[in-house]
Amino acid sequence: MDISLDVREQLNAIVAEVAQKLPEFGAEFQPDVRPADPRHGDFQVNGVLPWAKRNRSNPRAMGEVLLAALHQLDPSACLWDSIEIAGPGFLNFRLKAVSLLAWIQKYGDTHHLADASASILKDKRIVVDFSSPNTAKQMHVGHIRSTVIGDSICRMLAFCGASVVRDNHIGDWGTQFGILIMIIKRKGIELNAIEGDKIEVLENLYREGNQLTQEDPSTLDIARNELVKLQSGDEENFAIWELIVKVSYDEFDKIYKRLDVRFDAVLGESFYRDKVDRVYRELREDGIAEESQGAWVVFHPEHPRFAKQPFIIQKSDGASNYATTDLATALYRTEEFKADEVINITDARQRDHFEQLELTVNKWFGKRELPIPNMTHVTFGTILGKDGKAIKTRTGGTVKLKELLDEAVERASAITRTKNPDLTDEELSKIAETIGIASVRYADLSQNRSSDYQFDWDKMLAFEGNTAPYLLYVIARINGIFRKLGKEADLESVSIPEFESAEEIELAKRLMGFPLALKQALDDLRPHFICAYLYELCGSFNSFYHNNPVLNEDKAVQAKRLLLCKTTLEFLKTGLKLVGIGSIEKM
RNA sequence: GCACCCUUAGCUCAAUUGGAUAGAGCGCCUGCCUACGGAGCAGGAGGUUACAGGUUCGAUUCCUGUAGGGUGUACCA
Repeated sequence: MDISLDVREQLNAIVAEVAQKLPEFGAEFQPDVRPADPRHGDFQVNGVLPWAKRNRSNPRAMGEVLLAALHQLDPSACLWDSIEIAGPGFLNFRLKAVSLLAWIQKYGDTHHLADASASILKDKRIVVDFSSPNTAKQMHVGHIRSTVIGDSICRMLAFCGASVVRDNHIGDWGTQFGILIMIIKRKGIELNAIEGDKIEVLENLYREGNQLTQEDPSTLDIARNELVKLQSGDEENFAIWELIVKVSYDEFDKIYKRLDVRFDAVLGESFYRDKVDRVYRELREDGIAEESQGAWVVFHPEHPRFAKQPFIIQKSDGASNYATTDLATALYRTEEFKADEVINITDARQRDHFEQLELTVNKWFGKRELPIPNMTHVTFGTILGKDGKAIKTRTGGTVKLKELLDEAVERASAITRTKNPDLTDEELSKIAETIGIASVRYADLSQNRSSDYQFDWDKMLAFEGNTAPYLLYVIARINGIFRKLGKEADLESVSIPEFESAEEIELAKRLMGFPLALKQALDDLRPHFICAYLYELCGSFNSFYHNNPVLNEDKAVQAKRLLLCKTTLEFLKTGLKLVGIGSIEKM
């Protein structure tokens, strides 16, 4: 009996094969096997009901037919002990205990799990565009979602075998530079000479400059002129721009390092500045863009909304904008990165923009006979404060990401110290950094990304419920067991008996659910399915742990339970890694 | 105005995309430390899934309408 990584899929294939030979079913029948409520079984066939509906026959009777055919299979070769028909026509499978053991022995090791998973998206080339902060400003709380969701999606895709290009499309060519250069020159500031927190200084300068342009309109003209000079290659302004960009990048990198996020390509908008002319030219040549109110725009007559709402690709003053650089970017990703798929991760407010972008790219590339990448816009909701409105500091400002992370680590440190006073200072600071950052990441990723969520320190760092500390605690405890056992924890030489206790069986089944959770998360690019799975896995493990002593006189029983501990530990580590969280030995 | 998204337990969130009796955590009750880490485990109360209809074997999920909230809608990104 061979068992697949995804048992659901395997059962689905078996049922489909049996059904194909039955006159009542045939090749078109979809068994639609799903994990079942434990009260009913381990897996259920749902597909009989819609099939019976389609054929205007009695679902229960159809179920009986399929059941009888499945009963003809050689029981010794089957993964299941029993199949029963229930309700209006569900078929419920109950797996053999030996199937569970076989699965865990085959896939319970991280390498085997990873190898088996890596075939899911093999040979797919996917560009993921995420994080995208703006230069001359600090990253704020609004950037955490794109950064963390994007990173997690990259990790999931890569785990499933895709070739992923992590691309940070930084906003480094915008109008903010006109104002910044104006105020820097006006005040005669030497950027190299700034002491201390340079990004903070730049931010303040921008604020000052912005205010000045409102008070004195003549400075606004100067700012505009500085921007034009920059964009037309003025050396002095370009040098100032380069310095500002460097300061910004250094600051971003500090945050990315703490969050354990990396990029393969950091191509800001400035990178595309010499590539927008081709966009203008080709879209005009191809008759996709037209002139309207002095600007060049793209309408989509076939679309209910975008027939009237333009996609502006060149402003009336001749300058490029977001749409232009995004079109140039799409082209670059197709031609240079050879992307099969492009995933953009931004908040839901940019829905229209990305819809228009995709429509335009499809027409443009279609005409030029370029391969059209599959474009996906992954959206997310807003982070809210306690008042249910978008999160702000007490004084009404934006919450800086750096300060948010610092506070998380501080809070984690304070709590860890009270819970475990025996830790050395060195251990404590390392653990607090992990727990603090993990808590922030996990709080975000454990939510369904499309909804807004309320930010709450206490909930985030709580040690109960679906939180990072709860999961990390389980890891610490399992590590504790292996520390205690030392050399004895060698599983190789012992023959493992079947799982017996209710908790052992439940835990084993839970472990078997890993590929299903991964698939669910992958299909919809929603990491929270992984988090939910890990949380449930911890629940099953804790029940097991509480009722089934691992350290045992009976060495075979001990080995069996150690196998469950080891597999749980590896899956937890692997799952947490997919959401970008590292694990710890103790806490 | 038009379009899109949202409304689930007192609070914060889930629900395998139309499946069986809607699940967790907090808070509120009740048990379990002579225990491999109690940052834990076992249990109880708490729901007309905003409201009104419709579609069907079956609806939190799909359709229509109503109320409330959010977002977008020509030169920001």
